[in-house]
Amino acid sequence: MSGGHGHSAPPLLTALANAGVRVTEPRRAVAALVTAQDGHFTTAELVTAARAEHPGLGRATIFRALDLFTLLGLVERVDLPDGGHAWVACETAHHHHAICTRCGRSTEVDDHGLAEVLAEVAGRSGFRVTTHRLEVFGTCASCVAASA
Amino acid sequence: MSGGHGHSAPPLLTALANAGVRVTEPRRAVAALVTAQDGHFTTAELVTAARAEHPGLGRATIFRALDLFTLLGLVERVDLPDGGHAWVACETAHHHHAICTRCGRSTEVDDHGLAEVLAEVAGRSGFRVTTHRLEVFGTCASCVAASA
DNA sequence: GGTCCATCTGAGACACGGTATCAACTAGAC
DNA sequence: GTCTAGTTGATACCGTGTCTCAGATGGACC
Ligand SMILES: [Zn+2]
Ligand SMILES: [Zn+2]
Ligand SMILES: [Zn+2]
Ligand SMILES: [Zn+2]
Repeated sequence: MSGGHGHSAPPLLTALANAGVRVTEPRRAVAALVTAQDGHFTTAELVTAARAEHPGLGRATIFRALDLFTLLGLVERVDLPDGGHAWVACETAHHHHAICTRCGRSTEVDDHGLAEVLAEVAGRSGFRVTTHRLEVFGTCASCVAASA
Repeated sequence: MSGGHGHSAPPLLTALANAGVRVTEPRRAVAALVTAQDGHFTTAELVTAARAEHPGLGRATIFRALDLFTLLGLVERVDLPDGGHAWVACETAHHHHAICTRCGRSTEVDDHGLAEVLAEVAGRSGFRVTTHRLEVFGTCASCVAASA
């Protein structure tokens, strides 16, 4: 996965171009940082990585890029159990994440079955659902295996 | 609900006593503030309310009390869609909240059906689930009715 | 290639949520 | 009443995220 001389633009950049926003050098840098992350990452981690690999890249710019990527559905904010925030690169379709608290990697979870839960909320109480968020935390298969 | 001269200790206080922690004046004050809230509330709101009704009550103490109540399962943190935090008073059993984004009131949602979703995550990928969080946002029945 | 302007950037100041420290206080056990 | 561990409030502090604004730059148009 590392190495290789692939020139194919990372999907993140292609998406940027398609969205009709400027593809600038700083945004390219943030995109590179994001795709380099394995699993979820905090802004602090990204800022640290930036300081090493892209000195001169401003902190505010990182936050702005992350906001932009979020708007475009290329990245998603995760609310950690401790109240902090992290991010995951992901596809644009609606889904959720199962996050390994050990290695930080995340698997996408689809809604199969959740619709029922939501329908019940709606039906029983007359509540009209507009959004929902589901976050699953645990240990991924390989971390389970590694600790066995 | 307001007024009245009921002397029955609020459930929050009884729970404190049962948990074997000191029932202090400041904690009583925070408990009163919390039970006075209708729906979810932010720490900022609680601090403001405190300034009015319990001058001298320290900010840190409010945070500490909230932490304690959380530990005892009397209150729960909610992660708002905008990344902010709020709190809801609630029962100690595992459950989730359907939060009205209009009036702030919340209904408890139980897991009926969610177990399946989690089981599928586990089964398909070998992920071992330890915690999860589900938050549902929308408009409650009475707000729907009010806006019709 | 060169010109131009809306958009974007970086620096730094700022607002805010939450935590750490520490001397003074107090609940509650004896 | 005495005593002590647990608690409190003031205050300083830290981390996260936002705002402002002068200067830079992407990319459209020539
Ligand atoms: Zn893992
Ligand atoms: Zn969903
Ligand atoms: Zn409502
Ligand atoms: Zn649940």
